[in-house]
This record gives sequence, C-alpha cells and structure tokens, in this order.
Amino acid sequence: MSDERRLRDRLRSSGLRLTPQRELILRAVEHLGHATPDEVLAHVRGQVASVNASTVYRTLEVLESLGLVRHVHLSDRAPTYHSAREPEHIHAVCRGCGAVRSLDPEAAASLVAGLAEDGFTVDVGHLSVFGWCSACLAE
Amino acid sequence: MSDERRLRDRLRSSGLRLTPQRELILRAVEHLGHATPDEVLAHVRGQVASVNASTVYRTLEVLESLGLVRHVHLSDRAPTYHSAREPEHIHAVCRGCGAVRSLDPEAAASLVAGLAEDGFTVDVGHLSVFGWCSACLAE
DNA sequence: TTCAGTGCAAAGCGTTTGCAGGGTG
DNA sequence: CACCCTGCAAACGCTTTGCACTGAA
Repeated sequence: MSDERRLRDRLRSSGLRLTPQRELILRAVEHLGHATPDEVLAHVRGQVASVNASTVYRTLEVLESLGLVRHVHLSDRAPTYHSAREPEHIHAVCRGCGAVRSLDPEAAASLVAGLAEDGFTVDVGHLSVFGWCSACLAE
Repeated sequence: MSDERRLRDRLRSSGLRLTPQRELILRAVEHLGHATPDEVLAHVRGQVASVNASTVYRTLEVLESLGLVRHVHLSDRAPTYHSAREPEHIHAVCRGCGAVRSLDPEAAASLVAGLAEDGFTVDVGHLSVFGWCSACLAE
C-alpha cells in the first residue's frame, strides 16, 4: 500500500521508525473521525491485542509533531484527535447535548484577520466554540 | 461592607450560606485576575491557614453557578478563573511564550452572528484562541 | 437546632515516566 | 547490531468523592 510507504518515509526522514502500532493508531484516528486517546486504544485493541495506553499517547504525540493528526478540546476532559487529511475546520460544541458541528474556517475569517493585523497568527483548526443549540437553549 | 451583604443575599436566595472561605475565595479570584484553582488556594492560604483544596474546587463551582466567576482554558492543564465583574472578553494565547491577550467580544461578532443564523448561541466569554505572536512566529 | 459547608483522606481520571526487553532498519 | 520503540508498572497532576465534624442562620 502506498499509504504505508508514505508514512514510513515521513517517519524515516525524522529518524523515526514505522511500527505496526504506529500504523494501526494512525488508521484508527482516520477511521474514527474524532476520538480520544482512550477510544483510539479501544479501537486498536479490537484488532490486535496488547497495545499499551502509553504507546497510544506517545504515538499520537509523534503523529501530531509530523503533522499527520491534530487535536482539539471538545470537553473539559480528554482531547480528541482527528486526521490532518480532513480539511481544516472549526468545532462548535453544545454544552447541553454535547453535539459537535464542524464549521468552515471561513466563519472565523474576520476574527483571524483582526488578530493578524495585531501580529497574531491564529491556529484556526484548533478553535473550539462552546454554546447552546436551539433545542437545548429552550431547555 | 456592602459587597459582603450582596454576596450573602446572592447565596441565601439559593439556600446557600456565606462562609469566610467563600468570601476569601471570591476576593482572591477578583484580586488575581486570571488564576487556577491552585493559585487561588495559595493566595487564600497566605491570608488564613487551613483552607482545603477541595473547598476551593467546590466553592469555585458554586460561585460559577451563581454567575459570580467564570472560567476559561488557557492551557491543556488547569482552567483559570476570573471575576464575572470584568467585562466579557475573549482570550488569545500564544503557544510560544504563553502570553495571553484579551480581546473585545466584538472581534468575534461575525462568527457569533453566523452561528446564530444556524440556531447556535455562542458563549463568547469562554472563547480561547490559540496561535503565535509575531515574536514567537519568527522563532 | 438544623443542615449546608468544611477538612481530611482516599480514590478517580487522564497522562507521563523509567526501565528492561524486543524489533526495525 | 545499534538504537528506536514497546509494554509494564509506578508516579504524576488535577479533580472528585465519602465521611464525620463544624458552624452559619
């Protein structure tokens, strides 16, 4: 598979190695969409036994440093990871029902532009907006 | 002091009581500006001995539910609390140096308006924008 | 006198670390 | 065969909880 080849090369160029765990964890993130480290672990364990939590944390860190995955905070608890292949997007989270909707980065264009004028470069893909959807606002 | 009186009434009307700890913790948040629970604890202990961490957590929860304090996430670690008396503002955090700047909520007006059209009510005061300031971007 | 609030200690959750053994390149 | 990566277990930081006692109203 050429995906595997690309991944190996990406790792090699940083002096890192391709291992079954690393490949499985990246595929799990791509497959799950938005997943916490714990959910990634559970998914990987469904395929192969004995993958350790610390390996998941270490691997997600590596994959993120290579720009292959990204994380956002959708709750006060664990972060969620998603593939960097997905087009960049903003997350809006309802505090009532927990529903997450994805927004086009364009939605924050003027916020980004305003801060850029001030010399600040916004990481749009990390932006999480909290609030209430209409159903939850009505109680 | 009329501040104390107002606080007592606010608590009483929810069937809650005013205690020295609650008053000290609220004053600490107002005095510190942006503080983690740990920093609040340290500050309160500087004035009166033997205040417990769990009391700080429980009290911040109570004060937030009464709308007297607010919290935002300025790092992947502990949240920071600030007085609800401060005018509502957005936080921009530099990932390089950690510097925090406050923005007028107006900066996110079009983001808020766009989501409102979609039936989503944004909690602007909870918004944290991450990125890099010009100094850190230049490495 | 009542019952909300506190301190204390222990447990909880998510995450990180040290180390020795295993597997990639 | 060098050295990166893994599993394991223990420790970590922050937060929550159960309980008996204290103290506000």
